[in-house]
Amino acid sequence: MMADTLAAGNLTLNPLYKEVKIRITRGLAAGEWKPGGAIPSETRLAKQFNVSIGTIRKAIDELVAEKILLRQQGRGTFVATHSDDRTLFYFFHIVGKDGGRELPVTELLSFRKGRAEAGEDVRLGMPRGGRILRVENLLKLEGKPVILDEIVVPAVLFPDLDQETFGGRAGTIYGLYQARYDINVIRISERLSAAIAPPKVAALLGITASVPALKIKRVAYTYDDTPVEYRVSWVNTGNHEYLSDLWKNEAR
Amino acid sequence: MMADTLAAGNLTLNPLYKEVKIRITRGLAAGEWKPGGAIPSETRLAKQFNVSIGTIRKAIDELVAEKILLRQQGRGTFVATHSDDRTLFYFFHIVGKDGGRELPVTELLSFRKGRAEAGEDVRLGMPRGGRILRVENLLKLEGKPVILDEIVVPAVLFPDLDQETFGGRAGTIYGLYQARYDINVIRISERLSAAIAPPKVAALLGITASVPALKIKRVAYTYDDTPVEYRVSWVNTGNHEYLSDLWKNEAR
DNA sequence: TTCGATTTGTTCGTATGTATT
DNA sequence: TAATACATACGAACAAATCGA
Repeated sequence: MMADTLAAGNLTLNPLYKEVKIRITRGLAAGEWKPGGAIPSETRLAKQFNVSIGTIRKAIDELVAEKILLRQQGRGTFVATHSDDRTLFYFFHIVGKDGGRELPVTELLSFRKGRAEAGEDVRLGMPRGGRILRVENLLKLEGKPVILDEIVVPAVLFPDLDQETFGGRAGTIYGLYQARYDINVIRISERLSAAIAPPKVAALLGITASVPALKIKRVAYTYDDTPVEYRVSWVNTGNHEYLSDLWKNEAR
Repeated sequence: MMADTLAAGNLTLNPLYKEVKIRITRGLAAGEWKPGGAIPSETRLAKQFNVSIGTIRKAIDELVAEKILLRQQGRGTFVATHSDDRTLFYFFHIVGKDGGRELPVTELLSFRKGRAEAGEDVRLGMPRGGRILRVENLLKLEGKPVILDEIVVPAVLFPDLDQETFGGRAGTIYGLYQARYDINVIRISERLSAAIAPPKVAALLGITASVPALKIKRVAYTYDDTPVEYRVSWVNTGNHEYLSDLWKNEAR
């Protein structure tokens, strides 16, 4: 609350607004403001940080562009939620070939504890053999199975997570992470390839062994680029496809 | 040059900076400023449009975020080029599974004139049977063929384009469109699926008939969302994959 | 319904810093 | 060195949306 705290602590020579952005992000990571809730108003933040309101706005601008915050004129600035329709399709890219966008109905196939295998450890930034949770999830579109997700998360991040909690969640998986474990997925990186799905997977997706499937390896990150989930998805691209459309959904 | 031209013509009740953005975009579309060249300085634009410099900056901010313009402190603001390393990987998403990013060496396989077939017409926004150019292009990474591109463009946009011009180009294909035909690809939309490549394609990619390939259908757009190219790519994902990584390349 | 307080959105202007030429 | 151009930061005023009294 003292004056020029920000300028004084700014030894990295970052611009002020970058420092403000870092401060806000730290507050978000620390759970200072909850998802769906409002952060302090711009005027209040300006006083708190002892900077002009324009500097605050510039910092928030970037966080809004990254879909971490959400502005609403007349109401305030809110922590983005994984139950907003806006941000929902930011992480779900499978659409019908006819063009229809639809959210999947999910079915929990299995949930068990295990150890991080080769590859998983690196992507999750944890030691080989570290404790993980392993989830298999089947996603249906228009009533038919289209995607099989094999999800791996570090057990330490989700202390009491069990099959009932996971299967009985109300919204999306990231919504569960966010609401119940204060883990906020803000970015994903996906690597796609074509491959023959393992027999079990193919059977679940209703395709024969020779039909190629889309294989998606995803790492999900929270603040500060910490990986929190590794996911391999198998997609039956008979009637659906992966849509990569930068900008089209943005304000233009 | 008269005063408040902008405010007076703003009947759509758009914010001023949106109008400025539209004006600048129109100038770009009209070829008023060439790729790689500078647009007028912010102070000059502010005088021209009779708005404050802050309004100009806000308009340019968005165009820079869309990678249409490029700012350089002390130098000016430039029309983005398809030969910039920065924007290059914005349109090329195939990377080595080991992680290496590399630009492909291309080999022109065929170039012929034809008619738009079903599907192509819709995606290119032109009548069925309209005149098109059809190009087959083989892309090699680390010396080995990895991608086969089947490119379709409206002939009317590329009047004198022939096999020699296409094959003898210096940089990328979009660089050719931009430098020689004033057609600036600024956005692409891609739809990915897994499929068995046609025998000819499989042979070119060095895979057997049963190995699945990644099929990418791309529509490339210029200003005002006009489609200028439809492209089907077949990717051998044996050693490479499609990287979809929002934000990672951006300033953070 | 109306009104007023609050909050973000837009626009203006100014001053100063930093990079380039 | 000087001029130019973008980058940062400050402040002010008003518009527009929201919400509760």
